[in-house]
Amino acid sequence: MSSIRKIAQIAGVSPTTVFRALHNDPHVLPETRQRVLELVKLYEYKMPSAVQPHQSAIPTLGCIIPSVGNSYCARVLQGVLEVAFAESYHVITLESHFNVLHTCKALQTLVEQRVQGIVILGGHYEPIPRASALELWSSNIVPVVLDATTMDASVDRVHIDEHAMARMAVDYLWDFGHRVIGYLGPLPNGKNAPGRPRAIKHALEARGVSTKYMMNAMPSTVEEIVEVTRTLLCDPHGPTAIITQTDGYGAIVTREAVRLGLRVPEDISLLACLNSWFSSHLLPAITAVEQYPEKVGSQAVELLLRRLREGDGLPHRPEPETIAIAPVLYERESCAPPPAVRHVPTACNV
Amino acid sequence: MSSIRKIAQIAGVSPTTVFRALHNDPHVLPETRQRVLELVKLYEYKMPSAVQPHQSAIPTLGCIIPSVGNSYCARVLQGVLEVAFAESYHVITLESHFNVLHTCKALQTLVEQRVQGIVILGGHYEPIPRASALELWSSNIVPVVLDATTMDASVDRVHIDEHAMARMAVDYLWDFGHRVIGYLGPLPNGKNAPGRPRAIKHALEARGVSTKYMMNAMPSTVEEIVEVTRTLLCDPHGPTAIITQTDGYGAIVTREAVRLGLRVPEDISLLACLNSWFSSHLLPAITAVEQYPEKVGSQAVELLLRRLREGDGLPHRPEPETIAIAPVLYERESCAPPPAVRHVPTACNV
DNA sequence: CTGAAAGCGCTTACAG
DNA sequence: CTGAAAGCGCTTACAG
Repeated sequence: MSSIRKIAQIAGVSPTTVFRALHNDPHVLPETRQRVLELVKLYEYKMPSAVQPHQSAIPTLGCIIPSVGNSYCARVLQGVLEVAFAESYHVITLESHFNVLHTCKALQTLVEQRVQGIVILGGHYEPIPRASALELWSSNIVPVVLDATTMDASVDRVHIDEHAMARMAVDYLWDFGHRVIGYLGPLPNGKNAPGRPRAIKHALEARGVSTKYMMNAMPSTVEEIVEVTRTLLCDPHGPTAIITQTDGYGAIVTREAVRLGLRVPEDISLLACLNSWFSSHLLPAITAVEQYPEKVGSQAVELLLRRLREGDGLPHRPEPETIAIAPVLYERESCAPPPAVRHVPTACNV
Repeated sequence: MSSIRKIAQIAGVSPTTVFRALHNDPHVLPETRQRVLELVKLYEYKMPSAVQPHQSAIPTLGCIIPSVGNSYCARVLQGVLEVAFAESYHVITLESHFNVLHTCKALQTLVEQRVQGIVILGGHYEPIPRASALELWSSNIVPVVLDATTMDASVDRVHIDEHAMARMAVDYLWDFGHRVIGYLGPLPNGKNAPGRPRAIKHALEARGVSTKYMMNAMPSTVEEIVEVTRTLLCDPHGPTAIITQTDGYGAIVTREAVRLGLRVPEDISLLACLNSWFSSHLLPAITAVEQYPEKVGSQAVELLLRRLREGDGLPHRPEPETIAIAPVLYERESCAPPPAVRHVPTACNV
């Protein structure tokens, strides 16, 4: 980092002279000024800004999300932008790509940018290192976290209520009479279980339903989802209802079930844990639990701005708050009582 | 003007302690911190910005899009963020909500924020007032526009190739033997026709196909789309193939066709002008023209950064460039030759 | 013209 | 937990 002193040493003059050259003081020999200004340019010395940008610039928030390409994230971001816009805050969006290193990098550049607060949805299992978290506090930047795993420190959180959702989903199917219930979604590889499968597991266990049909399928590979779907549908003792991690999975499972000659919901019931706009346009329309990701985003910013106002620009450390967004089940066409006799498609033998 | 020293004197502590209190240093007695922070508030002491030199702040771009909730926009934004991130630029995202006034407001706050450049996808028919455009130039802010209507001045543009897409869609259906082709999407209310219907109109006319089945249905009302779909399908001389503005429309039309007892594609062919990830998971999977909105976003930022580098601080006004992103047709299951005898569903009488 | 010196504001390593 | 002291960067009044 260049300074007046450094430039002065190299130029062989005093800091005072450099100062004067930089401020168009007439009492400087043109040659001296010339030499100094060249070095200033060469060493990229920047004059400090006259205005204190912290007060005058438009207040800005940071938002870290895995990817705008992910519709859940996009909806969270929508909520963030909506409230930020209403409150005249700008939002800088950075993508973590589910990678803790990206999140750290993003945090660092947002600290450099001196944003007022940061909304963080990391989406990775590893918490960010404590050093990054502490840097936020020492920079007076207010964080709000949108998942359970991105930060392990006690911090303000807004998240969807996975347990309420899981209970809602399992109980809905249970009430139809389903006693063997499958689940399709990414399961934890390591020690840190993500919230959703864990919540589903608890909800199944609470009803005494076996968890043996909780299946792992990563969202990136459609083939894998199709493969696992066939495993579930072709098992003679397999589930009569399947809960999917997202309605995207739900669409794929529907397609495969129909391909195998099964009717949805007469032969197999489907329930999705995410409600995108197209869920109601599928055939059959998929019954889904809406999570209101926009609310996660908007309430996060509201909480964040409340913290900023409480602090009034000054550091303080209130008791962290956790807000859980209540899910709602949208009944549509993909759930029914289980069939009297479970039908295993003949296509399974192929 | 307040300073740490002044606060320290009044509080009867050392400047060091004030410093620590302001930086959340845990090695401060809570009472001391409390007293210091009260005085800081009382005397309106403001912490200096960490980034002293104005120039060393992280370079920032603005991005104006109608809404992140719109999947097309989200994908454009994804491309924008990707390239910006790779080139170490921050992006401030603002939503226009298809409203020219919002776009203007957004432009103004981005000018105040002194962003280096702005990517604009307004999505409204009214161009922004000339004054707003001129302000950009006089502030040395480089704009890149992502549609045909947001700015009428000669300006750098990146957009999808509507005409190539329209020809691709119409010719694909034509080659199957379709001679009566419908279109479903928002049509222009006023004088400024949006690009897509106009392009479709030209492509239909180029093949000598009547444009009488180009139908208007706003995307917000599913009922309206369903209504118009029924009009098309129940007309005895109606189309044997329908092109939809988006694959979302496509899903709704499919659902309604099947409800009426028609088979897709045996009785009616469907082709969508947008390819979302779920198009391939529908039943039948919808044949769609992919527009690569991510490319629109990424190439816009690349062009923008090239302009910034060309300019290198000096004001200049190069010849505006226009980049058209070539579409690609994804053949799936929703298109087939027209039926020998066009079948009007009995359900139409209801 | 120029610089040594003193000063302000902020920050940090060290001593108590 | 706290502060005296030393340091950095910038700025200015003063001496030459």
